[in-house]
Amino acid sequence: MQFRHVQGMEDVLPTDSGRWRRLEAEFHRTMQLAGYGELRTPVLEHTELFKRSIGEVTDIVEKEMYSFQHSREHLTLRPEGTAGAVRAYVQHKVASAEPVSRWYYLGPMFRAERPQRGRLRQFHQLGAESFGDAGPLVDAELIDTLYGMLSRLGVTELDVRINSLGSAETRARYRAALVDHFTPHAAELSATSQERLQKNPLRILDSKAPQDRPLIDAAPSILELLSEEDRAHFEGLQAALTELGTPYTVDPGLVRGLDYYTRTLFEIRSSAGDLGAQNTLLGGGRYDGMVRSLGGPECPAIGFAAGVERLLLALPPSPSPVTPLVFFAPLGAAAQRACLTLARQVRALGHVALVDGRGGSLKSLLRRADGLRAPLCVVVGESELARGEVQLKQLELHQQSSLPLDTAAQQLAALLDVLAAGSAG
RNA sequence: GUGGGUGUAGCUCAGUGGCAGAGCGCUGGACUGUGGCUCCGGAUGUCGCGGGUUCAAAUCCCGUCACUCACCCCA
Repeated sequence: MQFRHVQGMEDVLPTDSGRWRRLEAEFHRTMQLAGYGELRTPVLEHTELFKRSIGEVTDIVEKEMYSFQHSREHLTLRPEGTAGAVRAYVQHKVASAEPVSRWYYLGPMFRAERPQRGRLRQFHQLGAESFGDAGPLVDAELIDTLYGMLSRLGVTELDVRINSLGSAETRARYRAALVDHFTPHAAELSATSQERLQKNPLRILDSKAPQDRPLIDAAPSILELLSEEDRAHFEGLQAALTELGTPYTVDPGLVRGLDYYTRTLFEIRSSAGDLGAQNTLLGGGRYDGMVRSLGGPECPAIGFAAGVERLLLALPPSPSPVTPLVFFAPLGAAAQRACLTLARQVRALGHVALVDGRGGSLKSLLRRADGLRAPLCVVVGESELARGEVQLKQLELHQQSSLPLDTAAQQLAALLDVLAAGSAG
């Protein structure tokens, strides 16, 4: 019996995890500089939390959640990060401890969808939430921060889309307007759009069916129905983005499948790299009503989430950096033991050291050193031990010299310091 | 859930009825302890699985499973 990973849940082997770490490091740094602190929440939450926050009639809740019952508890593997963040914010009464909270997170999420390029069942998101600030400046700042991060990562062909859904009341008015617009022509719509007309008319705007296009183009725009306050907020956002010089497009057709969004909605897409049909790198928006609806105080909030696997697809290929290391090639049992000690000393000085204890001819040991692209190789045999030295080979330079056994570790570390400084610069 | 594509060595793939293959990778050797190149050798296969047709099946037929891409939806 051969085991495979569960469908849609993939391993990240050490040959690939370097890319992950670089991406994560850039994200940590970006958010820390913007004043966000890292939040870690459990992967498992009560099922009810997601039903309440994401919405009962969304695709995620209706058919994509990994839910199960354990004794009395109904539990679900988190399909996204915002619900858990808001739950933690409310549970720990953070609102009464500080006026504004800026949190970021990263980790695995789970949705039982059919996997395809850029979409897995266990996938990874990095995201952030900002609580307590209702103004459009924080919206603009977040979008600009993310745009900057993507640029620094080398993702090209970025396309920033923004829209405003207005307040809850505005949304209700808009929904009614859409029903009025589409109902007389319901027969001309695609089957799924006809279904959405009943369940969630906003999402007809998302339809890609060509036959729906003319009716969608003729549909009223949410922007026409915005209240005075909604409009001021949206204009404030645009003014700030313009001031920052962050390119954006207002896209009145931008809607989301999650119920909780209000006012600002945004998405950043890219067609760069190996990105397939799933080209939305990140999406987010304001959810001013959610803290309240999960039992907390009235509290405005905005957040975003990005798909790590998609970001990695969009990233330009980069050569994996070679870490300077010393490879110990001992000949014989006594030399092998001596190398263990030397390697430990080198590591204590902060450098990577590998001891090959597999034996074999010196030729094969050197081949292994080459295979690892080790700049330094230390050969130790009986004659070296007898003289109290080791033989150092600088493989790239084709040079060799002898080092006294008792100071070898320091000298090796010093050489590796130089190499590390060289490769970093 | 629906539709398309693909399953042959660790990887990328060739092989359309007649002995299971190539390149890369791995590994051993070419002066008893000196590397990358070169040369010679070696290991790794239920040809996804099950059935059928045939003297003969990786190849044709039926079924099945897996992977993958796309729709839907989303990050």
